[in-house]
Amino acid sequence: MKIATWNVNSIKSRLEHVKSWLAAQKPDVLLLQELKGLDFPAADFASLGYKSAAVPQKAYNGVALLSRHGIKVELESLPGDPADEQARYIEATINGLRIIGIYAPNGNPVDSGKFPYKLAWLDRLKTRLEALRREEIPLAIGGDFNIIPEPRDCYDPAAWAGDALFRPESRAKLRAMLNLGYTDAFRVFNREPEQYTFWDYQAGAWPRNNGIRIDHFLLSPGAADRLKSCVIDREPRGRDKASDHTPIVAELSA
DNA sequence: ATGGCTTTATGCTAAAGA
Repeated sequence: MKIATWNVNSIKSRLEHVKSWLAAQKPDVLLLQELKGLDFPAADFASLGYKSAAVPQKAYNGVALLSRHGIKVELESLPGDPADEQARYIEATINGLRIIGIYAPNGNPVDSGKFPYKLAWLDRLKTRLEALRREEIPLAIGGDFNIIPEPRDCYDPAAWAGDALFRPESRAKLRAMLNLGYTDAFRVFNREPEQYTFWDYQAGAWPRNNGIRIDHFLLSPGAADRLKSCVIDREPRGRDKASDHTPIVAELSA
């Protein structure tokens, strides 16, 4: 089972990129983030053999899930705050595997309300992952976590020191989730530095490889036991009119 | 670098992203 995640930075602007990538890579499941609009092109994906479930929002955020297999949607929002209306979470069961797609808050600037919102959102996510662990539900969660786990995941740690993506508080939230027993799928196979999933549009970040690793797959023990590979596919980032993020692809046996 | 691009919006400048 091949599952992928990709922050597309507007599904409207990136539709042809996503369609050609699906046709070439043929994942079983693709998680999408930053749809950035209410219109979701479900018919385009259906014509390629993909069912879909979308949680869109006007102008900002928005997540979706595409699958070649049947989708049973479990949740369309992250539990824990009924007042939170931002579209950042989708949870479904596909082929007997629980799959969650997330677009975690950015959190900048850190002296605004956005940073405490980010930390509270990550606490709610940890609570959800804790409950699923307790039930021993095999789970893969993927998406844009907006967290740089370690210095080796960042081209210039000093420059990012005070940023919400690299602040100790944010990194501690990710570690707390890993400490529940989840595995960072990418680091099972690749311990090298300069393994990035995002490059800014500005200042020639892509040609200079000034990137950060902020898109992740975490696997429960049951799912991690099935992990065969996990790679970052840099190809889409090099295209004309690319998203600033590129996909990660994980393969699970059976 | 003082955010240098990119995207959305009952738009034509502002807000958000990372």
